[in-house]
Amino acid sequence: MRTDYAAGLDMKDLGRTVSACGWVQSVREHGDHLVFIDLRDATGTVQCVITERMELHLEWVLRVTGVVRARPVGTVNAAIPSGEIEIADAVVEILSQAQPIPFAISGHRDGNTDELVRLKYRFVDLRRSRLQRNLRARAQINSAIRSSLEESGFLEIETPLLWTPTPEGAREFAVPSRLQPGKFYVLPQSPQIAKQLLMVSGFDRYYQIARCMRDEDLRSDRQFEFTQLDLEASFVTQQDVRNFITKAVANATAVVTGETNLDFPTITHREAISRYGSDKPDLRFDHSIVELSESFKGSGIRAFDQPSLGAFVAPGSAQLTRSKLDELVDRAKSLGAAGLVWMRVKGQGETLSVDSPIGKLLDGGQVATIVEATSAKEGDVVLLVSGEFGLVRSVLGTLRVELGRRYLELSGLKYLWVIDFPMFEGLDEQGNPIAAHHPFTMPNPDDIDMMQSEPLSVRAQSYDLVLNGWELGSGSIRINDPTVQAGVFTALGISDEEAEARFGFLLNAFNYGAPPHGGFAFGIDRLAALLCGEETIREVIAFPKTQSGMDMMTGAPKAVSNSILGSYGLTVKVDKPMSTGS
RNA sequence: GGACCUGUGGUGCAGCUUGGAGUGCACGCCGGCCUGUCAAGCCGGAGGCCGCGGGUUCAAAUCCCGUCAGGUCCGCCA
Repeated sequence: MRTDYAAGLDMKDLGRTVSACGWVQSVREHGDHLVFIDLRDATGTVQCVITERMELHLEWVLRVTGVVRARPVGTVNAAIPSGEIEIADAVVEILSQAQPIPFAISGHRDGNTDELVRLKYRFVDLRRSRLQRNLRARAQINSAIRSSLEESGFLEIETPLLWTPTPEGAREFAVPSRLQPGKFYVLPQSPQIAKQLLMVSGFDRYYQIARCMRDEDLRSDRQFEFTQLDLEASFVTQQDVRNFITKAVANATAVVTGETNLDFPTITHREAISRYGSDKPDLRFDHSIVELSESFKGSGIRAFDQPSLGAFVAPGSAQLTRSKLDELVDRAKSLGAAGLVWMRVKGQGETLSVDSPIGKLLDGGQVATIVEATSAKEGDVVLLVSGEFGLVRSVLGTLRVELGRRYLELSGLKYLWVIDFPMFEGLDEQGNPIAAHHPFTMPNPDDIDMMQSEPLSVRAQSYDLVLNGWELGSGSIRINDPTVQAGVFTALGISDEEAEARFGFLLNAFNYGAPPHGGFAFGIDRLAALLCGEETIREVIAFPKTQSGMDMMTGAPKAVSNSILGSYGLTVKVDKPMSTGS
């Protein structure tokens, strides 16, 4: 049917009779005997010239046959690969007609349509070059990851989608059982436990590009279902695991962006919080936070004499007018800070001074201390927040990212490994520590003694991969020693009976010869979105759902008939009738 | 569960602050003209429950209340 793709035709094909198939992207009629058609297929477009006018409309599907000839001098279109040639004396076969499409998919009108309409007609939306490019890039990412891991001896193994409830962590989607009415499978939040079992089975390098499901509220970077690169290996150190992932991610990045000189620096969790106020710092810009509390102990300045005093130079200082600074103070308060002090640096050396609401309270030495510590230059605005260390860092970290993304020209890809996460991230209502990763994460051997006495100081052998301030994924070395596992469960306040009920099948497996192992999982949707320069993962997913979890194209979720419910032994009871939209 | 932004012919927008005939712009659609365009051009035309419901008013796209939908965020996402 087709001899060539549109974008593949060029001067080498002169004189050939070719057939191209695709959609009508543009019709330009110059009377009955000269009509130009831009025919679009999966690769691009080619101009076809017909000399007998016929009925043709946008998005009709055609097979066009004709002779490739060079375009007349002065009519070459340098913007497309086939722009030097055209299919002349074209014979057009109409393969399918189309109603007028609901929104423009090419030209200058492309790309601004309400997402509601785009999602309803997603099959049309996906014809747009941007989404075509994104989904092709995504496929290349998967392919690059597969070849990289297989080169290192990893084996792709599928794990069940119909899994068992593990009552902890993300809310799970339940699937009713017909053969066991009243009982449920759940869809996996991740193949975490399955892959650990595969390690016990001796498949010492496993990976899977795995679909995962979490019934939590959606965001621009979160859908119910998402795709992870899931990986686990035995007899490895965490450095080994990070090397595997680094290689796979570097490979995927190179394929999509052509970028081959990527750095994957490592920073400890403690340092990330201290310097950037975030466990997933955006390193496309510096503006790091410095700690000044030592310098102002006993200074008498109440706002500064606090457990922590953090300061950094505001990105976009030059654009921060007085009213914008006032807004920043409000923003800091809404983030939980008691207040925010700003100071604009005036002069330098001998003439150094600052313009600030608290300027009168500071002597020259104190001003110099702040300016020197933050490396502020004349005209810079230094932002300071005081209070408890954690709050100071979260407020300044948020402001740092918000200002940086708003005022700085950010470009490039900045990967970062964040290591040495704490084992626990605080205490629950009963005073038990809350696991920061999952309860199978191996503590740092140097810290195991503190498990009972000082659990919040225990570091885990876990690590996150961060790209441009987005958490791509995380991993850890797992516990394979039942004694250590028991200690962690005790610290978490999980009784033997409870552990048995939740994870019994895994703990049991560990009694039959469990190798030391560790792994990682990261979000392919997020990686693809970042590599494609997209703000949301919906732009790299063929059929995404809206924030309320609806599929605008199919109408899902929908009610099902009583006979279907009956076969599962279910009845439906709802307070609110299902929304029908408007 | 909460906060904020948005909803106007098929699409994108303006109009809303300060109520006065659905008035305008661009694109698409339909018809006509047109032999080198590529966002073709020119002429003409059709197309509207101003998301939905209620309220205020002589009068509501505009003001008020509620509601639905889309988006962004908080909570949530071991």
